[in-house]
Amino acid sequence: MSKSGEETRTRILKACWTLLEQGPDAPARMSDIARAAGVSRQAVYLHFPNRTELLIATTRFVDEASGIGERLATSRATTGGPARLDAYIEAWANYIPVIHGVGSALMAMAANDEAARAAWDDRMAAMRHGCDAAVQAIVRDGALCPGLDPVRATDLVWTLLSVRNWEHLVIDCGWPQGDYVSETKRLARAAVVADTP
Amino acid sequence: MSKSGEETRTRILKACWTLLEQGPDAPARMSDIARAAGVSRQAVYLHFPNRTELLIATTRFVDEASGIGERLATSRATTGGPARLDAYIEAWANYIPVIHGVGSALMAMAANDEAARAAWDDRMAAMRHGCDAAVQAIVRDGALCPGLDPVRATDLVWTLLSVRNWEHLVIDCGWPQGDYVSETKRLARAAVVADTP
DNA sequence: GGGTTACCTTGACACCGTGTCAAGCGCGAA
DNA sequence: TTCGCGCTTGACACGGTGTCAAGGTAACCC
Repeated sequence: MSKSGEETRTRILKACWTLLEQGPDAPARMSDIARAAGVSRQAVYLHFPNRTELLIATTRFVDEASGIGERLATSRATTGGPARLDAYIEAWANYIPVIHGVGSALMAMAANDEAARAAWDDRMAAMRHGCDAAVQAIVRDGALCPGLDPVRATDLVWTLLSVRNWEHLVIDCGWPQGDYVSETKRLARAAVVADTP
Repeated sequence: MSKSGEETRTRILKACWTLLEQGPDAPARMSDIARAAGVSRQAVYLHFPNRTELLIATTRFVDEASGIGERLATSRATTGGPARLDAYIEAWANYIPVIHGVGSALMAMAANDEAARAAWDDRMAAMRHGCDAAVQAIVRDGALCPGLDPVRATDLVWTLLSVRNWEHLVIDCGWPQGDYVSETKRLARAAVVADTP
């Protein structure tokens, strides 16, 4: 339990995180990450078996550092279907910018790397679970859009809340984060909540 | 204008296309493409300067082979805002499966390759232009969702119609293509067309 | 103080995929 | 016959990942 060992590990994780947050133009090769952490390239391999595992560990590190757990807990406490959907969107959508750096690096690796794909799919499955819970709350309220299968509804909300869509609207289209959040709420309601005339 | 030269070129393009359609599990390195075309790896470099340009040329080849031009022309002929939006979605959404193989390979390269990014952005800009035309038709009908900026409306439709969303719903969620098309139409209308009570 | 141990560094190397280069082959046309 | 074009063959450089072996250093323990 050498203090220095853990210290180095978290230095690497922080370096990786901040480097990936610079966006895709800042190179984040193993040597770049090592240099940013003030450590030799091989030291990185002493703590993480490969780049994929380093990225996965970084996502966990980010999760912990930014308290995603509490954010989602708040949304789970909300009662009433549509309100709960809003709360979930609020929590998730405001978390996207935080993980976006690591996330997009992981998604890029997922194309060629099985482990990266599995790790990302796992996170997205967890996010889908939250969508499903919100949809179930709507179903209990009898507020689900008529003619819509709950599974389909979850698929829709899950898709709307994808990181890619956030990238598209906030980065490519330049939307302010707040606008993204409110429009996504509106769209999600329009997609799955029955009209209340 | 040696006949054999052009023949080899199109053999390479077809091989590239069919290989990329196999999905991301089928490897499509330059050597794989060459082998699939029954040609040496270097022959590929005699026709295309690098992998990026080969992929770009392949997208053009696919465009031509599948008549995307006519499909979109049909949608442009449709009159009436919402109907035109539907027609455009119909045309584009049914084109996505055709270019998806090459498209996703190009998107993967776009992360590291400037030329690939430019080529893909160009195609997406063209697609956005179609979205904009549909939104303008809706504006002319006075049917735009109140409180919605036309640019924002275009952004929304553009995002809904992204290849990533198609992948998400059709590939990841397993939706039949027809369901994807009809749900996307419904969602797009809900997003930008005013309620008509 | 001497020895052990954990952690890190240095420098070398293999592998893979892309892209380049040079030499040569086969075949049709002049 | 002799070009010349399109292609093949085989070699190589380069960049990035991951591996290996040897060595250094500081803390800790007797």
